[in-house]
Amino acid sequence: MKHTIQALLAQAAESLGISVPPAAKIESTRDPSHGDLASNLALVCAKQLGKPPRDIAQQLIEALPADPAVTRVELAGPGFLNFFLASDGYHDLLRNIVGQGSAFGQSDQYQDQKVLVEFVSANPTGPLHVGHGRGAAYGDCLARLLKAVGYGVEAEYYVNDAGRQMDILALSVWLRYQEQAGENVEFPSRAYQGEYVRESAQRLAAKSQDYRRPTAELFQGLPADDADHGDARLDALIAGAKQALGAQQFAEVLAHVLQEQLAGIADDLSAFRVHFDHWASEKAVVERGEVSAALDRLAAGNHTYKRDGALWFASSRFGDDKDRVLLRANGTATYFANDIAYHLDKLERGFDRLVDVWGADHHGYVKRMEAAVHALTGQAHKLDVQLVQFVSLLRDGEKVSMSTRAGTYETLQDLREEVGVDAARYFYVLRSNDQHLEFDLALATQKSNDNPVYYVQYAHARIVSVFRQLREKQLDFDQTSAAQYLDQLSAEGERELLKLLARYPEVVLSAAQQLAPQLIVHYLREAAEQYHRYYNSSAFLVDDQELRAARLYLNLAVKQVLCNGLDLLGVAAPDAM
RNA sequence: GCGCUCUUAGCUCAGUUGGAUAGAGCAACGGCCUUCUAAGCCGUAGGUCGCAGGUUCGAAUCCUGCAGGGCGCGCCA
Repeated sequence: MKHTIQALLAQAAESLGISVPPAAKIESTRDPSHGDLASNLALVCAKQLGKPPRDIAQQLIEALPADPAVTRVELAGPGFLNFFLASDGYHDLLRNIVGQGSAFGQSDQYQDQKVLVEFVSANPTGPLHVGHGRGAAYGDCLARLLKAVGYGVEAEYYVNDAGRQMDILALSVWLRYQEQAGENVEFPSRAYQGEYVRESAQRLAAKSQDYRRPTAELFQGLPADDADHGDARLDALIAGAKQALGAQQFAEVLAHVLQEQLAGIADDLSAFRVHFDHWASEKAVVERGEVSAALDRLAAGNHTYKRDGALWFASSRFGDDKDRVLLRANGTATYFANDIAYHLDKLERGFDRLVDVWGADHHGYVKRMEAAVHALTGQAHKLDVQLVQFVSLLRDGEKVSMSTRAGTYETLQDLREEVGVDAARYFYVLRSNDQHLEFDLALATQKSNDNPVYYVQYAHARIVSVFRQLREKQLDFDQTSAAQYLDQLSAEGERELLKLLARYPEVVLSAAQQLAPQLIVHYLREAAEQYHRYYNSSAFLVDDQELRAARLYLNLAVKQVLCNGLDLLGVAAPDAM
């Protein structure tokens, strides 16, 4: 319908010698008295033509060719053109929705582009917590949205399996293992405290007793376990453990923990309906020699220099606040250097676009990463970093404290079990990703209209229930023949509902372009609201066969759009509640 | 100190990427179940879009300054 209006306007503009600027838009109107669609063409052309917008609008109306799809055009406000459309277009829309089914709302606009969405990427040093959950829900929705508008999408988890954190975790598990074997252990306060460390140690012991060593020597002459020396103490313990076990056995312990953690994370995510196509390993990137390759590439572009014995990336030339170290004076690569190599790896796999989803605490890192991708590709906007703000849990109106160190934080699994996957996912993307999120646990499980998830799901269940009643009352409804009675739809509420359904594909496109799943949430709430209103104002299972057919057909279309929208969020559309 | 980011109704937040009279939900008050699920609907009330300028036909939206909140600022990861 939009395209028809666009073509008509273009024709009118051409006959008046007006070139249509890109700012000219055709939008769905908010107020029914403004018709169905509105154009701002006259307003955006006013300057170019040096004439008052209302005069231009008047000329456009006069030049507009007649078309059966348009019943009326009005000049309104400062110079808007309001189009009132014939019902036929909406009837075609309904037939389209029912005909296309789950494909309705999708498009192929970006079908020639490949995008990689990297998200979660939490260190595999413990279970995922509620903060990771938000990144998981958001990233997964992005993947679904981008797919829906045609992108070739790959969802990827980057595993930081190469750094010191992994060594600390391996040490933590080994110390618990020693402790359980009866050795005397002073467990460091900076090591991983969680219960899962003990459990992992038990499973390691079940596998093998070969990792037991006398510990007396290990704890001698260590730096103090306090705020100033705790890190050095850990490093000394890691070195001691590597010496006591030998490199081979330490690596075995590490592999055991890593494998367990990753399996746990993968299970957790899949139970959360979050899908990854690929798990990328930092260690593998390093071992393939991609770090030096990436640094060579930067050097070849003259983006690096030596100073104070270190190798620097001139990131400030690309908008970063200052330059960054790639290779330390001792010759080892920084985490940043590894990350650059990983991003080059992604680019070389043929993606036109990279989307990274990070926790908001990494925001200081965004500029340098964008600078690196810019330097590597010569293009400024290949990489799009989306930050996910913090989540605070509210229980009985009070914030639940989250402390990783104390091991008392809320895990994603706990949350999932408490409120369910649907509510958790819905709440996570309810707010824009750059807003802090207050997750009210009581609200998420509440069965009332206070709860936005149930509100939308309930609309779907109601539609299914209508059809259940239809069968129980043994009334006729034939989908194919019903499609010819759509002119029976004349109530005001029906018109509003049709207008809303017509907007769905634009909403999907816009949500994908803005990487903003909350637009889908917002739309679904509106759709559910209109349906509930319709449900309360009109009976569907009426005696008049044609009217019943038409109304049930509209029910089918609403059901389809609710299903499709909920699917983009990874939330179920239940048949009964 | 520098940087990023946020500030919209009493509370939690939307706001179709500059459009017409700024919208929901909660909280408050009043109605609607012998009839397709009341997990619902209808109605009343609530605002100087942090403040001050600027850009233009038009600003919650873009720019500048100020105030307040959050986060970050390592040859850590």
